[in-house]
Amino acid sequence: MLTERQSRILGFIIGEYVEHATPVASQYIEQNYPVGASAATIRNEMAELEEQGYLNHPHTSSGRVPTGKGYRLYVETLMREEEVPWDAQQTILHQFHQIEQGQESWAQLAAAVLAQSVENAAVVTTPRMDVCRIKHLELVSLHDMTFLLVLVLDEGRLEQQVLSSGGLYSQEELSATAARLNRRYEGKTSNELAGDETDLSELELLVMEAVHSVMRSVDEGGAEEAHLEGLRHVLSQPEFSNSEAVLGLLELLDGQNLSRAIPLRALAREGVTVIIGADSPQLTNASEAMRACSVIVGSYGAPGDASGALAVVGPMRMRYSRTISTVRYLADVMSELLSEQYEGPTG
Amino acid sequence: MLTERQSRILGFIIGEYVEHATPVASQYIEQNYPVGASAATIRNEMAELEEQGYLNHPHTSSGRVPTGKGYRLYVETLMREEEVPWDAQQTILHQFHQIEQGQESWAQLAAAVLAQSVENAAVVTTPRMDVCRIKHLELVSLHDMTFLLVLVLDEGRLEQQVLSSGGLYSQEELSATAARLNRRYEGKTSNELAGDETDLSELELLVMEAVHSVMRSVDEGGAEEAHLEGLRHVLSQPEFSNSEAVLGLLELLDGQNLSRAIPLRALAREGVTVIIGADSPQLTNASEAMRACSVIVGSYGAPGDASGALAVVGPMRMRYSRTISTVRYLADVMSELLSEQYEGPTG
DNA sequence: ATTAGCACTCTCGCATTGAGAGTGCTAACA
DNA sequence: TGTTAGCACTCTCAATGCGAGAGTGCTAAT
Repeated sequence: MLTERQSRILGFIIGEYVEHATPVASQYIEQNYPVGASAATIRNEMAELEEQGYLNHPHTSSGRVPTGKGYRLYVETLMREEEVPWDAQQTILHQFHQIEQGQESWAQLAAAVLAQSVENAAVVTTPRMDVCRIKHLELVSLHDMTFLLVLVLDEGRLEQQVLSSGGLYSQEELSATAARLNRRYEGKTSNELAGDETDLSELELLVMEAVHSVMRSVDEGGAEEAHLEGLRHVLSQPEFSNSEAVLGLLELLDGQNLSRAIPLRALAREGVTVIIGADSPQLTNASEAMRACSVIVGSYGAPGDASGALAVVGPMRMRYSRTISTVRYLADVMSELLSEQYEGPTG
Repeated sequence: MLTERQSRILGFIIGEYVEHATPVASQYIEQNYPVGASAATIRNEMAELEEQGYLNHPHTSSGRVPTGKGYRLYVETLMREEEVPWDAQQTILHQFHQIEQGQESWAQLAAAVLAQSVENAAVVTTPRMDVCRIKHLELVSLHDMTFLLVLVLDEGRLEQQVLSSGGLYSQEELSATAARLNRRYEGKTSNELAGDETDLSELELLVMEAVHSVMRSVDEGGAEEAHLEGLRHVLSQPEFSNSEAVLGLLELLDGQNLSRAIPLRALAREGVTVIIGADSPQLTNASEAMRACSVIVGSYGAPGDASGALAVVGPMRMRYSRTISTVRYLADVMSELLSEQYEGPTG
């Protein structure tokens, strides 16, 4: 266990290190923080903190640096969560209401706002139902033998697929077919579809097969889009001053790698989760460079209903207090916007 | 002007430098290329080439390095364009036919294929009409006062927008309205719409206003999406071994910056355009880091009809021959796929 | 016009050095 | 027993010097 004084010193060191990114010396703490003890005593406490694994020595004679364990303790018990400053709140709200239509870019925008606000990289996934339902489908003739299937899922998500039919169909026939299928299948989930495909014409069968496969892939999260923004903030931090580290992190860029490295849906739960460096078993797939990073994950939307995840990725040396509260705040804002724009589940 | 021998030597030097990224010495050329002259003579020729601005000296005593002017001469007159190797062609075709539905990711996929094939970064924009036409529109009720406008433009492009109505409308009313509007406006361009908005109900007016604004923004290229892939190839090149250079290039990542740095639509023309380093006036907006890069731009689709651009971004030190022919080949493949899947202009 | 030879220049890697920073330890002190 | 002053010790970092090697530029011979 740590004494009161040790905790405070640990807090000071983390605060200093987060801000200046250089190892912290005992003398510096003595002169700049109200410890009420001499440098020598602080040194002794530091040695003890190191003993217990909260601090580290880059080399024999240099200041102390927090370890993952140190940050974790800090986040869990030492730190007090600060409010998001009022003007930052206003900035966020302003940016959001700027573009509230065009939901294609919604997640992208949110990621940009978050990234800018916390000055780190941010990831936001598009909102998604646990199981999606058909809201509406439409068939649009493109060309002799091809037509477009437009599938509107609940909460306004749009999917499309080009289909090649076996025969010639006019736009009127397609519209009629779409109307028939809408009446029959509206509000159904992928599973409910499965047992109900009797009495279909060849065309209808073709369409419903495609619908089925699209919905399955959406259900499996394959259609979940994660938008990453602000990686430059992270990469310009001193811990990435050598370009190998940069390249390591850059693997996040290739879309699929992103969701593999950070299984957001798995991590997102009520409230905000903090993953510090390599200490989390969930990140075993992450790249080497990710082990020097922390991830703050939150979720928005209603649980069971449409929901998505938002996360901040930054170096371990991060302003946790500010970041966590911003993620929390933004999650609230987004949840509200989501429920304003779209009805809940049709059930 | 350059003599025959000087041209050959310049070609050899560029070939060497492109491959090994280290300054090229006279002796090395003598021993590895059939110049038919001694190292001393080659040195003299090199001095002459440097005089004329085709080569450069990192420092007094080191081999020569090509300048932008040198590369330009190489691309324009010295180089002979090589065929894309058969197996590379097969790889590309294979990857393409893998996913030919789901056109959302079409451009993304193309960018990935191109990037992988030339081992550099690649940008591909979604195909776009010079002026787009309405193919079909649909209204889907989402919630009490909100509904979704789904707009299918020619060649299967999809746009959506959430609208808030002044009153309550059932899905039946919305569908009927959509049908009416479809009959009246199908095949129209944004301009043709403008003079034809009399006799509309409040709801119809609301919808058509949104349609109009979406189409205008598509026409203006605002809706053009550029997909970037494979930046890691570029960044792992030795010219980006210091991380400042990396950060400079990374500015490309933020969506808007991409199109600002590389005005693809402006550059794309018949055939393939090569922009080398800072020598092009078109790239004046580009970041500093881009000045050390070359861009190979091609276009696909039919001119006047739907068309898009594809480009490779890499360091000046690039395998131009291979890259140019790959861009050309891929442009052909994509043009063909585009014309297979969608009818030409409805006019 | 070409080439051999050679002096010259610049880079790169390596070892050395000295200053500075910060600790760990010991001994004195409350 | 906990705290503190003092000091030796360690390690980093930047500057310096040195030698080897690479490659050129120049000159003189062919």
